[in-house]
Amino acid sequence: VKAVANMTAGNTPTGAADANAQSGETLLQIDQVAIRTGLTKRTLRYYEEIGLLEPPTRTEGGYRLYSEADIHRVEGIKRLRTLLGFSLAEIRDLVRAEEERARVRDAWRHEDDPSARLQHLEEAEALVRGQMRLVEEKLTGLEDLRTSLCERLDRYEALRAQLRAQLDEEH
Amino acid sequence: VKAVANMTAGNTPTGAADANAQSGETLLQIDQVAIRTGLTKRTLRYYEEIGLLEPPTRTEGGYRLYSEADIHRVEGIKRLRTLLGFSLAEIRDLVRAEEERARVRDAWRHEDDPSARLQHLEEAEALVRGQMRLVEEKLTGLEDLRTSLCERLDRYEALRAQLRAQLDEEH
DNA sequence: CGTACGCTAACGTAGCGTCACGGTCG
DNA sequence: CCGACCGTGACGCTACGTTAGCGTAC
Repeated sequence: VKAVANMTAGNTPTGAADANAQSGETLLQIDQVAIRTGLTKRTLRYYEEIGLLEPPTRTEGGYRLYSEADIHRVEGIKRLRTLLGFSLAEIRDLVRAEEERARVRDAWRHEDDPSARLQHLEEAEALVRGQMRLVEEKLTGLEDLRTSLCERLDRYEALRAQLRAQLDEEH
Repeated sequence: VKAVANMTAGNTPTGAADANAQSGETLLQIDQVAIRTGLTKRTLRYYEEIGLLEPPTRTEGGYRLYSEADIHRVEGIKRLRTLLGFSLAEIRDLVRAEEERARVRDAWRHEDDPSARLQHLEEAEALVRGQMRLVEEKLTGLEDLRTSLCERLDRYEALRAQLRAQLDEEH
């Protein structure tokens, strides 16, 4: 029931290559993350199990401690699933591609090869455009659905007015 | 590979209470329906198995023959699943509720009880408004996603212009 | 008489839900 | 030391995919 702050006595996060180990960031336990993301604890563990989430830091007792970056990542995954309907395998591929791209871009940020950079940028752009297509597709479908629902509601309202008139007439 | 027309020799649909038996409607085999709806044959059979689709008419040989009404129904189910993310159990409930509502409304179309009609209409309206809420929710989520994707594309384009300037400069 | 498509039956897989049983925290 | 939370199995369920074996259409 508590937001666990880093470096408090008896609750020290463990882990060799822990980037967050000395930042003052507040780390959250799994239940809080589940509440804030709208997923279940089971789902969070499962995503970690299949390699969608990288293992978070742990307390000495073995409790998972999630950073804000971890949570942000979870939210991205949730959007891809619930809004776009991607499978977890597809999401895993997307996330890994994006990670590798970030690494490569970092490596090339120090070098100077504009033409190679350009090529890499166009790859990234193509990927984003692909996502765009999916989003637009879903959007038009949903908008169609909304207009048809609106029409139904309008018809209902007309019917209701008619029925009320009948009732007034009777009375 | 053929659209099977009704009442052609050697391919007569069978079935006792077949409403389509003497209409000139063209009936389709399962593969064509799968192509036109974007579902698989397995999925169509499965939906029938769990009671989501009422069993279509069959040929003497046992082949399924789908009417346009059947196909329309399949498309509605697909929208509910892929656009709104309903589970099949939820869709089954929705479809059955809608069917019963249609029957009751038909029965009352001949009778005259405006107040009862009004009550029924409000039930239907509440259901539609519930669907509306879900649709709006998804729509805003997708629109947010689209704008963030747009921003990324804009940044990419700016970067590209910059890189091209560098390339021109070098040359 | 082949081959392209259909049928059912049955097992496999993904994405979790749900115990069971034991450790951890305050 | 107690109750609430955490951990890892392990089995169950849904919504199909896939394969196998066999009939049907032309």
